[in-house]
Amino acid sequence: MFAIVDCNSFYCSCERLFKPAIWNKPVVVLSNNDGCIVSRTDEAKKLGVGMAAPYYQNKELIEENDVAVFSSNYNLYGDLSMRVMDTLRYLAGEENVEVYSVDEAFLKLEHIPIDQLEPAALHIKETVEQWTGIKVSVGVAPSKVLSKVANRLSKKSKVATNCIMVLRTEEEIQQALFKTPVNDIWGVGGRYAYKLKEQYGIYDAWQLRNMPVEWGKKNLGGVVGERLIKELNGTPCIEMKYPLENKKMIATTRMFGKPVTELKFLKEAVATYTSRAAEKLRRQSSAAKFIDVFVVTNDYEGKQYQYDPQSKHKYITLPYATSFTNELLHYALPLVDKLYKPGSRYLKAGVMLGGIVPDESIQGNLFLSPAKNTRRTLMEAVDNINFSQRDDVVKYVSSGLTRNWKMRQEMRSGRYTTRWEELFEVH
DNA sequence: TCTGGGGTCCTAGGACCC
DNA sequence: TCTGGGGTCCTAGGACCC
Repeated sequence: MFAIVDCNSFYCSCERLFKPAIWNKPVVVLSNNDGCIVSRTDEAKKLGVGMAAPYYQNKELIEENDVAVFSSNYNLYGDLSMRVMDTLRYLAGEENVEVYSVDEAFLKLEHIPIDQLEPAALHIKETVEQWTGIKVSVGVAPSKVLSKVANRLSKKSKVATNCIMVLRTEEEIQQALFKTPVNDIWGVGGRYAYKLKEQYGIYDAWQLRNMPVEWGKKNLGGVVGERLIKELNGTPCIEMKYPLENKKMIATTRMFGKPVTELKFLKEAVATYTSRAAEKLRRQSSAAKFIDVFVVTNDYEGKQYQYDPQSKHKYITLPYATSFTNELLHYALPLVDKLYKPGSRYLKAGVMLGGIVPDESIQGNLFLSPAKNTRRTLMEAVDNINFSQRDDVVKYVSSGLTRNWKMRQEMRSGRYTTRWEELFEVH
């Protein structure tokens, strides 16, 4: 059996943890650059605040109803996420936990007798809540897709279910699938949902479950559709994934606080993102052979203002894989010159690293030049300093010093658990 | 008159997730 | 004036090899 443990309104719950004044008030958390609403409490949902809705479109509703608003505070969320995951690993055993996202984990519950699943789920839920202060929902079923179905339904009626749902019998599964529209199935996005309804008249998970596997293979993206239908039938096809694998692509991209028009600032931003991506690369002991730099513009010369972003990419394949920031910058920055057009308004830029391989220069190495060995030590020192400060206090000058293109974060709360000077105080 | 088959590697693009 | 960021997996098709 699989369980999915999912934190309720995770970012909002993190904010509430340190602020009793908003325990019973609606709360929302915004995406980077204060653009969209990415987390809402039940009270905020009830008011009609949509998921991923632009903030400025909901501002009135939010102000009228005294909703607490926060910019995202990844230092805080990341740290609390680690505490939740550590608790789950303690409870289920490290080898039975797959961290699926910042606020979700799959658990493999093999050793637990069927009639003990419910108490086990309750124990997990109560322990996490007691140890971390974060509320969670638990869905348990014979496959990952079905556990997601159970989890979603448990959240829909929190009082009746106590945020726990276990699907064991055929009847329980059937009832749950009846109540699940296709667009709420894990693995069915907007495109497939539209296709299922319009083209095939399939509206709920029960109908989809009863389609032949071959049909799924033909119409829902090959083996992806095949697996989906099998999973809905209770045959697990999506196995647990363990975090040994390295990332195959590393990206750092950001919107600007306000549109950028000067080449100098565009380059600063790309240098900053390259440094950040290089840091992620080194953290998994990899090197990259491929750099893709892209920019997003919103130009409307002569026309009326229109939100119509256009993206342009330039990429380069390096002569050899590297994880040194200065080498990556050396190849990345000229791409900005190629992309830049005077007069354009740049909204966003990004850097993607690909062709990722294990980093062979990681050990001091007799066959590397002395300069390279020194640089390795330098990178390590920089990474250590920046990590200990949870900020890039040591950086390349090409990243800029003032950085007035940086994203907006006007309503960020304190980094209570990761910064000494922002430690939460009780008076 | 007749012109193979099997394989790898790479990239672009489409779909999805939170 | 204002709409996030960071990923994954899969397929098709082209280049190239013997």
